[in-house]
Amino acid sequence: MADPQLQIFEELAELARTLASAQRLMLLEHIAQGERSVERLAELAGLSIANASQHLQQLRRAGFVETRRDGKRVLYRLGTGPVIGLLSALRQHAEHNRAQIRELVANRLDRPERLEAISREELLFRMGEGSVTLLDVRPQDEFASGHLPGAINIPIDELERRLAELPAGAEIVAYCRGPYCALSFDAVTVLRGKGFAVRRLDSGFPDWKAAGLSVEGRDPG
Amino acid sequence: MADPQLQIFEELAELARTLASAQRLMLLEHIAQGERSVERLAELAGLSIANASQHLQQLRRAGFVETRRDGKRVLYRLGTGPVIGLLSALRQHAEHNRAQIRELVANRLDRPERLEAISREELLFRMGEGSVTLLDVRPQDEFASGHLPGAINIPIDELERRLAELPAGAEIVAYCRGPYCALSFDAVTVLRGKGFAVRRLDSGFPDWKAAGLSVEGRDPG
DNA sequence: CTATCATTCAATTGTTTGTTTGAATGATAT
DNA sequence: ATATCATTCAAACAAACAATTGAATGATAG
Repeated sequence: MADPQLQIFEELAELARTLASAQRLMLLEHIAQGERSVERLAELAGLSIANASQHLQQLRRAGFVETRRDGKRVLYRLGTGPVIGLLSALRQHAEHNRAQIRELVANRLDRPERLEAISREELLFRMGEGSVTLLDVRPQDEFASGHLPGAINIPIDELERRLAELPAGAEIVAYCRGPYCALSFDAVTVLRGKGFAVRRLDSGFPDWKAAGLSVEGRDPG
Repeated sequence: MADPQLQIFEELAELARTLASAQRLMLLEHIAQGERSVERLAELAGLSIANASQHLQQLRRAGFVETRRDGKRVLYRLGTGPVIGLLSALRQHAEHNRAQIRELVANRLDRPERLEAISREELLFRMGEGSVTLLDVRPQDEFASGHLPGAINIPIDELERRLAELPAGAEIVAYCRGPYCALSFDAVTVLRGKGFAVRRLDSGFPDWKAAGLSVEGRDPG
């Protein structure tokens, strides 16, 4: 229980400290969607470029992200370690302990509850049966850089205009970036209103990829 | 991607910030062993009582620990959420990214590698076969407050004097508090030197309990 | 009901962290 | 080469945090 023990805890504390910033967590979530440049990430997170750069470097020092150069730009992608697992453990703890968070998620989508999310396991089973249409409601570029096999892409803001592309009979499963991403909630609301049988996936594309399941698309990460 | 999203990340960041202190992580690890009073925890972590108290209250606010009163003292125990899972995800990430930590663990025990740790799964299988003797090398009081079923307790500092209590033929599996606790490493060294067939469990009592496996002892947590 | 003990609270000080600004890299394209 | 662009670095200030001290709770024992 002496000194080296303390050093180990210092290391772990440093990792935790890197996650102890809403801005960095937000950057991580965006990076989890696929490779992004500093400029793009700064814009997505609403930070100045210099500030975003410094946050990103902290994330890199802690091993949460890695970089590669592509011409003038530096692209950030997720690290190879169990980053998503760690974030998901954090979220699980938050869900467990804080009714607050559950309320935020539920209230801001003005909806009774959690809209009957479907698990990855159930989705895989249904996909095996061929009884499901997968709908990716993220923006086109995110879809292009990687998506679930067989999914069709209709960005959420085009959904109402493009209902014709959806098979009327089949059950639809909508997904987006992750459990706290609102897009798939919105998709369910829209489609329910139009009479579709639709549910949302309880996790997002990054979780799917992290679980080692097959993906389609040109993501170089 | 607007404002409520940011609130959620603020919540998660606050949780991470609570873990971003070696002292608090150390307190958590001690609490993971079973209920402890503030005074005891302060002593174990080498902190002043007032300081320990403040750290403990932060841990409680974040839901990592809970308290109950027992006469004059306030006892702290782990929260009901996935605390151990979160800590273990942190450690996994640290293991993955930082050769530093691996070296600390390996070097301070002046030993070649990780001494062929056995997993919980394999241990359960061997226990089913009845081909293994479980050895708990933690101090007596920790053993009394909870231990693996069928384990015998010989605290590490009494081990050399009490070798007679160990069956000479059987394979021994030693365990202690967790993957970064040195006791079981030391036990393996001692026993190997005496010709015993011994390995260490790759995780500790708290992980065993958290995995929902049965335990013996009087821990009220 | 008073004394005692464990724990918590409140106020202070020194250190660390986040953000901004402006300049310095490092790579490409003319 | 030189200009241009994306990213990083460096310095500086404000905000948040940890540890210490001494006083205030809240419970038990006499």
